[in-house]
Formats: sequence, C-alpha cells, structure tokens
Amino acid sequence: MPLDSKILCLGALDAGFNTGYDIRKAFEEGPFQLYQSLSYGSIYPALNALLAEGLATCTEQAQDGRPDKKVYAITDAGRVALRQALVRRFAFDRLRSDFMFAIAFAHLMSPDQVSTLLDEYAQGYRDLAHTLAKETGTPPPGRQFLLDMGREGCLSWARCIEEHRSALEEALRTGPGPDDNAIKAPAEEEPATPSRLTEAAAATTAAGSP
Amino acid sequence: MPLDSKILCLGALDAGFNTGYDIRKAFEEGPFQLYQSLSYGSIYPALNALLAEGLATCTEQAQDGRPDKKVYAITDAGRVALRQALVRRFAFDRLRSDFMFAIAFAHLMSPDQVSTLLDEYAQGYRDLAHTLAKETGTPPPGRQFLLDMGREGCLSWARCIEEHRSALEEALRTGPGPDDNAIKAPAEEEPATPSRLTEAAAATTAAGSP
DNA sequence: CCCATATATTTCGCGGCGATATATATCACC
DNA sequence: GGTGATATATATCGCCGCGAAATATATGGG
Repeated sequence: MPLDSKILCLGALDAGFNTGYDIRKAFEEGPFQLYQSLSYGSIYPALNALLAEGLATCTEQAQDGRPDKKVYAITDAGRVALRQALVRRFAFDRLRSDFMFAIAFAHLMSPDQVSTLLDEYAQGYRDLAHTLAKETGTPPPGRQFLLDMGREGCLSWARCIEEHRSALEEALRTGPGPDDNAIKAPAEEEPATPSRLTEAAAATTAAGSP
Repeated sequence: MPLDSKILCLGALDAGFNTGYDIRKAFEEGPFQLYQSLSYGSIYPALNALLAEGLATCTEQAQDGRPDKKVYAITDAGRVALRQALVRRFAFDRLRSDFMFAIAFAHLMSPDQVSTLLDEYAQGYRDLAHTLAKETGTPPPGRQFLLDMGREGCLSWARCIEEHRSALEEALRTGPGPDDNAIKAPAEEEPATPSRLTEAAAATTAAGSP
C-alpha cells in the first residue's frame, strides 16, 4: 500500500505548506509535483482526520481581503507519525503516461500525429525541468537532491525521446501506412503464444479525418 | 481526463493480450508496466462493458487442465474507438514515487536509512531497464520505441540518482542531525533526541520490485 | 465596467485499486 | 504420497482518491 493522503499532508505541513490551498499548489505546481499528486478531494478530508487524531492543529484566521484561512501546523505526534511512515518498505514507482500508451499504437496514427505527439512530449519534460529549476529558497537536503536529480532526469528523459524518435519515424515511413483493418481471415486456431497476431496490412487511405 | 480502463483494455487486446489474466500481466510485468497500470478490479468490468458496446467479442474456451478461459478479441468498431481515443490531447505524465517523497524528508531519517533507500531505489530502475530489455518478439514500431527509450531512460534515471547522492549524503553528514527547519516561524521548540527512533530494516527480504 | 484570475474551502459522484473468494492442475519437496 | 507453493483463470466488494462544481471575495487587465 502506498503512502496515503494523510501522510502526504503531514509531509506538506512539515515542509511549510500550511493551508489546504497551499498544499494543493505544492503538489500541483510546487516541489512535490515531480513525484506525487494530491487534490482537494483528498486534502481537506485528510486535514480533518489529522486534526481529529491530534497530528495537526488548526487556527482559523480571518483575513483582510481574501477569504478566511485555516492555518494548519504539524504537531509532535504528527512528526512521529510521519517518521514512522518513512520506515516502511515502499512500492516501486509507477508512471502514468497517456503519451507513451498512445505512442504504443503509433501504427494506428498518421506519422504527422506521431511526430507532433513526440514534440509535445519531449517539450513537456523540458518544461518540467525548467519549472523545477525555478524552485526558490533553500530546502532541506533531501528536497534539494530531488530538485537536482529530478531536473537532470527530466532532461535525460527528453533526450532519450529525441534520440530514439528518428528510428520510430523511419519505421513508420517505410512500414505500411496506418494499419487499416481489412477483414482478416479467421485463420487462427490456437494462439499458443501470446504474441501479437499479424494483421494483413492493406494500405488504405491517407491521413484520417480528425 | 486520462485514458480510462476501457481504452487501456482495447489497446491490450489490439496488442494481442486476449484474456483478463493476460491483460493484467501485460500491465503488471509486461510491456505496459513502464507507463500504465491496471488491475483485475478494472479489467473485468471493462471487458464486460466492451462486450456490451460491441467493441470486443468473447468466445468461451473450455481447457484441458486449466480453468475455463474467455478469449476476447477487438472488433472493427473497437479499433475505431481506440483510434479516436488516441487523437485527444493528453494530460501530462504523473509519477507516483513514494521513494522520492520519503527522500524529501531525509532530514528526518538516519543517514544509514537514506543510503539504503537510495541503493534500493537506483537498483529498482536498473532492474526495470533489465526487465524491459528482456521483452521478446517483434512489437510494432511504437512499442519498440518505448522499449528502447524506456530502457535507456530508466538507466539514466538510475545514473542521476547515483550522481547526486553523494551531495545529499554529504549534506546529511555535515548538517545538523535530525530536523532543523528555519522556514517556519511559529515553531515551538522541539528538541527531539537526535536519531533516536530510527531503525533500519536490516533484514532485506529478497523480494524484488512489486 | 466586466470578465478573468487568484485566494480559499467544501462536497459529491464515479472510477479504479487491492484484496479476497473460488476453482483446478502441476511441481517441488520431504 | 501427501502437503504446500505456484500458476492459470474469473468475479466481486469496500474504500480511497480524483476531478469538478459550488461558494465567496478581491484584484487587475482590457
């Protein structure tokens, strides 16, 4: 089981993000964006739970202009809980990439669309690296490490995309066009191997209708 | 909105994984493991929905030894739906890394624990690269691209960890023991005994990545 | 002057995860 | 030759968390 929203909120509080709104930004655009996500629907219930368990405190703060603010702070008990959560064994990283899934089916797209997608994808990682580089302040050593290695890692990832894309684009150019479905003969009896069936590629039509 | 389980299943079917069990393995240990995940609780309902919508067909297959099998196949309508799902704009990749979150709070851990964590973390990515390298068969160009760039990307990621870890470990050694965070103003004094409740799990179960 | 944007919290439905139950066959081990 | 672990296979259920909308208000740009 992964770290749950209560622990993530405790961490955010410890890092100095002390309202629901700020915590959300920390995960959306801030230092945590690289490796975790958390949305309102999890944050506010989690904060309430932390209050109820004495792991955080809350002082309401009427404000000049802005809406009222609830300023949270982690307690000693909260710090203990956070420390304890860091001792367990962690499930390994999972990446959710719709880009990559789409690219897996590049043979169903027009070469143009694939190229555009790759542009956008690589650029996204360069942008992320840039965003991380702009993080201000002097974070604790762990967060600094993550900033440094994360920035470099994102740039490397972008570079890997660029380095391998020509092979993909070449293969799509030389290979059959958008692998269109001619009605295939029901030839298969026993697919003993789970490998992909060959679909007779009848090259049909050009770039599709959007 | 991200790609939903129905689209992911359609993709898996198109890629030649044709039972619920096989689809799950494709996302757990197979070619999709790098960039998506999907579990039974999503797969079987999704397959039923695909059947109901005519996007897939199913033939029940009594087997010699093994339990009965339901062999699914994507239909032409299914391929159209898959293609259409690939045209949208995608939300950018999100990484869920409990390792990195933990490292963000390295100042709350013992240096030993941090080092162990970094070892395990880098090794996890090397293992993943190795797993990807072992993928067999001749996949379509998109999947081949993902295999190649994914393998290299994982190795780069591991290298970034190794390259920056010394700076982190140095900072933890020279810096104060646990916890001194100047960011927060209203800090009630918390002189917790340095590195008191840190227990490194010495016993490493030989279990690899989940 | 109006609309978009930023600050700030709350709530709700729906989708997906992970665990469990159910069944059966093979293989390693003692 | 029994015992348990592992692999094949499907179905289901509770709970967690996401994303969106509702609510409220002040600033700033066009």
